[in-house]
Amino acid sequence: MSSEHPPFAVAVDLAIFTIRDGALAVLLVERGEEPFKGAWALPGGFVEPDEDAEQAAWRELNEETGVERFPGHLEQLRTYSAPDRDPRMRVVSVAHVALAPDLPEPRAGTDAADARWWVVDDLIGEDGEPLEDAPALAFDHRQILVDARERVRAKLEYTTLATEFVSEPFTLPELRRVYAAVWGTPPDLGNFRRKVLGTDGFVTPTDSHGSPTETGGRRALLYRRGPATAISPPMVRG
Amino acid sequence: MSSEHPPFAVAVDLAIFTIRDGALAVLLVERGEEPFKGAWALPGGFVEPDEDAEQAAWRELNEETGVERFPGHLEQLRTYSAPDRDPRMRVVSVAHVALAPDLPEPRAGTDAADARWWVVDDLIGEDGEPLEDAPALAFDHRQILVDARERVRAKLEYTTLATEFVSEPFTLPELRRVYAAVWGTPPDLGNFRRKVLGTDGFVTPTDSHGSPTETGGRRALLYRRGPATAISPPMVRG
DNA sequence: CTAGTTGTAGTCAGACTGACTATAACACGA
DNA sequence: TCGTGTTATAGTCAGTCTGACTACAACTAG
Repeated sequence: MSSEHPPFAVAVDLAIFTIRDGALAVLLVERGEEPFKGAWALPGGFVEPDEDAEQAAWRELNEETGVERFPGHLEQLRTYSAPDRDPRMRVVSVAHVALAPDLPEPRAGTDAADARWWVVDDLIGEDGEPLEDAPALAFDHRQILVDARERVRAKLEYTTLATEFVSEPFTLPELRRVYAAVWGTPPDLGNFRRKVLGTDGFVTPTDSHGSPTETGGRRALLYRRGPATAISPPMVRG
Repeated sequence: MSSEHPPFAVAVDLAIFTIRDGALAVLLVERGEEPFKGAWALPGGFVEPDEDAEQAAWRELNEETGVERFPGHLEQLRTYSAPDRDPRMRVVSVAHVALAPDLPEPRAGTDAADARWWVVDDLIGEDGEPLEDAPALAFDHRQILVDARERVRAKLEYTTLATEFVSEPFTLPELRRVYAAVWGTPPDLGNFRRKVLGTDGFVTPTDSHGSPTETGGRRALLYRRGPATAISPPMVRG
């Protein structure tokens, strides 16, 4: 057995989420090569000989988003390894989830024909099934996207990860809109404030207020991320 | 880039947990080959060309435990891919966690010198650091074991997974001992009953009672696993 | 200055929890 | 068979947290 190691290629795929126009959005690239040429896919690439999967993910993250240093959060999701998931050869993919505040329009990468943000709910339904009029995703990327969205939804419940979606400083209404976008329904206003402010180290107040909005109304206080990472007991989805 | 896919071997490693003598135990094998010959390691093996990682894990599970069909629960943990984790070659490992009711003493596998159950708390401390007098684990298996234990501890809080550690039918005190073993401290007796019985579908009662114990006392009612998988709100660790 | 909009503060009944106490059922030995 | 120690089961009670509200403050646009 020790001389028989079937050869694999190891890739990373990225579900990069951000909030755009009050909705959860994910970055997709249009494939410029076969297989699935012309189809939309999660950005990704192969792991190089001298790096681990996380390093490869960071590298792709900077390349695909076109930023100097990706400002958000990255974590491993799970590994997809069905023998036929890539028709060319045996590829296992270590999928990752990344979160970031509103990012610039991406540039098309080296081997991508195009790249843009998609509203997640326009791609996959509440049940995870593909939507009419939505493009079919390449490989098993629809499943990865479903799992990634569920990971983000769950983590908003019991961690302070939502603050990774907004740039500092931010207001509580902004933070609440993150929950609304990810969960599909906004948490109750008063109870949300009570929970966030009552959780030690979730946010730390500043002494200045946000800018006026188009619609008028009182200006909200600005906050920064606090040192806490867990919320207990969790904030529950409506 | 499309012609350059560095070759990898893909393996699965298994953290197989059970409860033995009131303590959380894990199955380790003594390596019969280099590297790390003579050291203890998590059981595992390479993924075959025609199977995915989960199938490989089930196959190894049956081989290593020596049972016909492994009776418990299996799930993916995460993937470990540091370039130098195996001195021979580039190997990424898709680690899995398995839970089962008390299993028989294992047999040594084909390439293992020996195999036995270890009490987890005799291998790694509460902080995850290795213990004095405990054998050093091969590869990065100490880290995998630390992560696997934390996964199991966390999942007992918000899922009904604890029932996978006992064979049906079981009593509530038996189930409570699972929590005591995994968490290190038993949940409060009355509150534990209230939570388990108050969660719809956690357990379903039978009409018979357990056998008398060595120490006497009232005989407990027997239960079976219910259809529920989640506990909400979660049961919190003391 | 007024109306509409948005942020902040507080209230209150109900659910859940942690820490208990009391009682029922059983095994064993005298 | 009668206690006695042991274990399972049932119930209590104050404190905390939650969901669903109402009231009020601060701001902008006209």
